[in-house]
Amino acid sequence: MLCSQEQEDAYLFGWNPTPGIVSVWANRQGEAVVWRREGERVHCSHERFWPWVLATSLTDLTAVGGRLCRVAVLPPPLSEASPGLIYYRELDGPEGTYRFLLFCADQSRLERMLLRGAARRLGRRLASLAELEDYYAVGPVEQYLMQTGQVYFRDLAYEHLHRLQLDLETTALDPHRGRIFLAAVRDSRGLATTLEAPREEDEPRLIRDLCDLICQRDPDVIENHNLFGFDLPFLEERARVLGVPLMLGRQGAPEAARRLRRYQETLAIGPEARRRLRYSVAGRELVDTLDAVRRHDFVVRDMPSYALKDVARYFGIASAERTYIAGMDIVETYRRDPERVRRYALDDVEEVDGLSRRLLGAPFALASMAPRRYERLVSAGPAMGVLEPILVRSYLRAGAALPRPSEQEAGSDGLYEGGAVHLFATGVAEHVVKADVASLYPSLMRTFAIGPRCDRLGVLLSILGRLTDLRLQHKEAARQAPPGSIEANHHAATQAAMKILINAAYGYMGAGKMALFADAQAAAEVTRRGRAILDQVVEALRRRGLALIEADTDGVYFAVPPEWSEEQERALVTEIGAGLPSGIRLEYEGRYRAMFSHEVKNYALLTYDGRLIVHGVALRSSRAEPFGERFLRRALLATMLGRVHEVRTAYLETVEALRARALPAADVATQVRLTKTPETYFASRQSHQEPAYEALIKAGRRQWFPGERVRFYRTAEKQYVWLPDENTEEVPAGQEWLALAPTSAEGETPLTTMERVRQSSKELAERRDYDVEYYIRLLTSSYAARLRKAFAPEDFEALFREDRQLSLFAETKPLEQIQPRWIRCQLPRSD
DNA sequence: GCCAACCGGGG
DNA sequence: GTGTACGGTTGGC
Repeated sequence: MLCSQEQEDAYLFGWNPTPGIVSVWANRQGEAVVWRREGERVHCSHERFWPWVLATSLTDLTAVGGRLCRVAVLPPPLSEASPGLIYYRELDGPEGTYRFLLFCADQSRLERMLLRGAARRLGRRLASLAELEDYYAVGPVEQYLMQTGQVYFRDLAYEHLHRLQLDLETTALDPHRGRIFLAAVRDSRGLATTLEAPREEDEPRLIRDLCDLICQRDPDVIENHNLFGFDLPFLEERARVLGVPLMLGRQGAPEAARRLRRYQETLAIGPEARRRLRYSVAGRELVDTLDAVRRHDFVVRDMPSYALKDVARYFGIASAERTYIAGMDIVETYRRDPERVRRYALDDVEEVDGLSRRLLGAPFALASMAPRRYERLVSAGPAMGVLEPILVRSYLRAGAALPRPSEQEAGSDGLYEGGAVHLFATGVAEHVVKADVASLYPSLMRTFAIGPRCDRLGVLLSILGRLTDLRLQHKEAARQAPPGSIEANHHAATQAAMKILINAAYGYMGAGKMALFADAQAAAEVTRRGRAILDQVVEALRRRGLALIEADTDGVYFAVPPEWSEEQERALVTEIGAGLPSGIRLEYEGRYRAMFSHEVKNYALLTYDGRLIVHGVALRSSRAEPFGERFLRRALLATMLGRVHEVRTAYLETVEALRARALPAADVATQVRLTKTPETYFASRQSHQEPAYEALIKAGRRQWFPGERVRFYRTAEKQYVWLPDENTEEVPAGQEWLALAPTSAEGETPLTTMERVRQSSKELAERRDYDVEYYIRLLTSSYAARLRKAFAPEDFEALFREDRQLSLFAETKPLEQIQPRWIRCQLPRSD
């Protein structure tokens, strides 16, 4: 089907030009409240819309005596419509598709009728429409946006949003065991302050002041890191206990909707559906930067941690003067030096703002395309959560029936072949190049016009094409605009949002029975062509005599001759790329000084500026004893540089350090997370002992919590010693540290239990009575073993033999003659 | 050694 | 008000 560009853009961006929407609230009775920003002012308007549900037939409705009235497009305005009637529109489409668009002034009433009819038809009880494939419904806000063609943020820049960051400091992680003593608040209009409750009785006041402050500042968005996982649940529980209402919503919404509301989000259907708490409040978007971080890492896959401080450093937005306090020290620091905790908490909200600027531009741009709330688009899955609502809106706009997922799709979940994975060589390579095909799957879809068969209007391919073109334009515009300008940010964020959608297109087709437009055959065709492209690249490299290392889906690692320059490497990639079908682009992704290939997707890379990058489980230590970690990095580096004697030295020095007990116990300790309650463990202790629990018991502890981390080491007497550290959360019997009342200025403050624990912990960490033989065995069997594939078997034995003297009896070659197993090119002779 | 189950983050 | 993460780690057999 041919589409005009105008129509394509209506598919992609909606068609209603209403500018500046910053929040929408709606209910199942067709009432919507829309807040629009015009500069510093926010206008609130009350709208009506027709709640709707899609159906494959009218039989359930007629069976329960529903009075139906057919309409051409929309029913008459709600105020003039007959209240008892169900209106419907017939959409274009074959039998079995969602051909009937049902409207009712009260969606709950409509759903009750449909459920009654369906229950009668099927002869079983039904709790919700979701159990039936005969109906398709979306939330009220989505209904409103899809019906009106409106989207958030039209003609608005991210910088115009009024964002507020909120961070709570509490005396414990669990609201049943601790309380809020400080809240840091800042916003994008210059606010930066703290609210404090040093004494327990001040907490209700703090919560009330916090609500007042938020309502007075009136932000569009409330942000924090782990907002849904920590701050809001904590705040909710404390407010509940103290009887303080959490009125955080915006003027204009019904009173009940202005209260903070909790709801469960079901993450996956399966034997055990995982649930997660979410919160919502009318008129403000609640945004968790942790969600944005997860999504970012989903693409880049190189973030070592999602913790706020780590992420801030990762993005280079952590200030040099930033105050750091270990989690469990915050309460006591506040007692002694409250100013320091204020700085710390304000640094937190500052970093959250920085993260927001860095990461939330893309969801912001998505919200100006997809018919969903901004807060949902921050964490929505790109396929079902973003792309599908766009497709649904397009079909409804075109008056076309939506396809119903076929039975075929139900059985095809992940059954087709995916990308190709090859391991060509193990060992150590130098002068390594990585080349990959840019956006392989979307390029294949576009080049070979592979879309879902059920997409009768061809919307998916149409918007994929439009997105690809627009993305290039925005990328270019971002380059042209002054760096850091609002304009540059806008184009950069828009291209990032478009990239998310482009990459979702393939995954969406393979999404299985839950996706309306799924087509496993089309998805299989995409991966088949993908494998063919990868094979073609691999063969081209092989023919030229380059040393293949590994290939995965859309990229390949190989080694080039040592004398090659980067220009030659790039020229080779360009040359091979020229042989690929037009529309498929091979890119030069990077070059590495060396690579240690261990297994598929398990390798180490050494960059030309000396950074060591380790990929995959097999090369990482799961136990993470610090001495072993240090050895492994040192040995990997030396191996990749071909400095075999340094590998040997690293090994011998580590063995020697263990023997001489030069390392403190903390260096050999491992950390484990407990899963069993004391009851469970004591029940099975006779038959099976576990070191982590034994360590706690030996230290006199009989109480612990599943989830607690325990650091311990093993002594020569085969005993396990607990090393409490800053991650240990122990609640002292009297909970005396919950009382934050300032202590008298003069005189010594008595040590709290936690201080005693930590003080003795420092002494323990310095002890040297560990099991030397055990840790030497561990060094060899767990850490050195990861280098096995870098050397010939006899060389490996020689390198990691503890005592060189013993080897005098065996015939060994001198260390100087040992080399890693090199992976090298065999260039065809040019004669 | 292999597989299923669990976790991520927050004070 | 609904959405299909995923890759690393741990614990049990």
